[in-house]
Amino acid sequence: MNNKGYVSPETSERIQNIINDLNYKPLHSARKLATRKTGNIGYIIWESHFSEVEMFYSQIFLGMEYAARESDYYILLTTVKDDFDPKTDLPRFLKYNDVDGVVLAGRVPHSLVEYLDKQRMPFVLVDYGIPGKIYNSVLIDNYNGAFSAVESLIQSGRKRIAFVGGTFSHPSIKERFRGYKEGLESYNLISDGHLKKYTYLEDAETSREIGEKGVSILLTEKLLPDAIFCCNDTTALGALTEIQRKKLKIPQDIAVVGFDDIPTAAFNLPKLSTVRVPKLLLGKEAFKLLNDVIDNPRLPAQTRLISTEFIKRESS
Amino acid sequence: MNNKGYVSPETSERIQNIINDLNYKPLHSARKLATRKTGNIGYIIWESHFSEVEMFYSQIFLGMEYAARESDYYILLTTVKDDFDPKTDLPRFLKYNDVDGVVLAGRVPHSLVEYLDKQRMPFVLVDYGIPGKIYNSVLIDNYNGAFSAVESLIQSGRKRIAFVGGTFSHPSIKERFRGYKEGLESYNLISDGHLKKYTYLEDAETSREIGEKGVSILLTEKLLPDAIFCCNDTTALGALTEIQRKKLKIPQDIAVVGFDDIPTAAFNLPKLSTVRVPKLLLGKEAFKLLNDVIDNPRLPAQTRLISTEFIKRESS
DNA sequence: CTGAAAGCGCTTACAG
DNA sequence: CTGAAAGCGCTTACAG
Repeated sequence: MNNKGYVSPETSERIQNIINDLNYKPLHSARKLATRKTGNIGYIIWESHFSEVEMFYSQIFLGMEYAARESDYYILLTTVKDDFDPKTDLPRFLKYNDVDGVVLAGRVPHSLVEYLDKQRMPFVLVDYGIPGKIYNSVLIDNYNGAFSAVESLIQSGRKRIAFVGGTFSHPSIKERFRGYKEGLESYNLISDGHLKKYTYLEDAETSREIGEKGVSILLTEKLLPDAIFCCNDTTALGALTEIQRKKLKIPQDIAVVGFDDIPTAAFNLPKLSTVRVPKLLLGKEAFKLLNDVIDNPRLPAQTRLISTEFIKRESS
Repeated sequence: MNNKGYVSPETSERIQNIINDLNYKPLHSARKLATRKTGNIGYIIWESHFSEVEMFYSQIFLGMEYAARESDYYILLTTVKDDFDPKTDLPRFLKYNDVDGVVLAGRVPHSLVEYLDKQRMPFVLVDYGIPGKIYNSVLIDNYNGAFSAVESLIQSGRKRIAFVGGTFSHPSIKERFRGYKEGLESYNLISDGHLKKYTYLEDAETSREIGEKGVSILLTEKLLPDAIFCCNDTTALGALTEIQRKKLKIPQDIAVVGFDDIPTAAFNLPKLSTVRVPKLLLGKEAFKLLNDVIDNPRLPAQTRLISTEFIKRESS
């Protein structure tokens, strides 16, 4: 049954028939007890992320779940509090050793990551990294995504492209900013003081509010920006709202581009141009990488980069 | 350790100390093998529901997960295809008997429910029911929620209150419609032909599009409605968009009220008045009811009704 | 109240 | 290649 050892074809077939006739299913708990494996994988996200408007992290989960259907793993999804403390807030499946490995998606407490590392629990980070540390991770190609978004704006004639963003300490956001900046540079569209005038950065969690606030500040410039590249769709949606409130036309007066391609992007009025992040694929790759790590724990840490696609809609 | 049988206080304390000293954690797979329980609960939703813009069903999941933390259950989340067939598409945890019970949220394939019933697998339905069948379920008090929403509109002076809705075959939507209708009746605001003129019903899955379409049809009436009660927030957001597109003022010309209180409702422009459904509580109650059923499988099927709260915002 | 035996249903050496 | 034994770490009667 487990395709191990030497069995003659005849015996194999005989047994398979009996299995089918009896509709026999091995009992997982017995198998797990014998193999000392749990057959589970943990999926941990920050509580605020799961309660968010967007389905970003749920989609990553779904990608993992799809991949897990082919192997024999179950995914245990749990959230972790903002003020996580490994001493008291450890997810149950970690406390009771009920998982063979863990996927952490998005911003997660560093103390958790360190705990897993110390326990030698196999894990992979998705869409997050910790500065100065190299862990197994699946990342979005934020730099090229941002670069291509800015490039599209430039090619449609925009000259003064602004940037609005939150959680600037998040590595993904930093990379998007870098793509934005180098995109402008490579087209010589970044004069002295450009970044000072046309950039609104905050370190608070990204939100519509940040988009609204960012735009309202950018619109106090004498020379208004003619395009705004936002660090993600949520922020971009806030930006759109504020631009509309100020009676400016989108995209004629100001174009807006987001990042992520959350479902709302396509339903909004106007429809939001954005950089699509393949969320299901992120989940699938995370699952595959984690499996590789579980099978071979001494593998050196690796990073897999998932590329993005620019989606042009009404807002640009 | 399991608080069973007779143990002298001295022995109990001695053992507890040893447990603490050794940081002993029972191995779940061994326990499960011995007790013949899986320690897992399945959570099944329709694939389209999970990919939706709204977090409705994810929040119900989260409520269950919170409740599960106190007992020793893990929740296994999976989706089921639109054209589900029990012969080929059974979720793995059902196929391999890896759950002690199942929660099904929202609209689910009837063939799945029948399968579970036949297998005598304990299950509870959340926010769904099958006409003519009585199953264990946790339902939203849709009738009173709708009634109170309509009542609030009437009290703010609205006379011609319309209804826009999709998935009319869904029992929850039917109940919301009934609350709407009887609300109007009890204030004598429902003349002959009112429902014919001011009602737009479709049986397609609820969506922004249905809201937009419904409004565009309602606005062809000679006497425009002065309020629209939508079957849920998603539909209401579409309605808002279409009203704005027609250059009518919200709420001055037309008030709009939704149902559910999805996160977007509070962020939209204008902010959407709605009937709040306590999603976490739904999940928690579903978990509790399922536990009762697992402990006592011969319990007659029961329905637990969760009440709602009207939230007045800018759109009414 | 306490302690030891049997059994849950698998997998993994091991003897043949 | 095949078959039987031992063991995974619990729980549940059962003897005392």
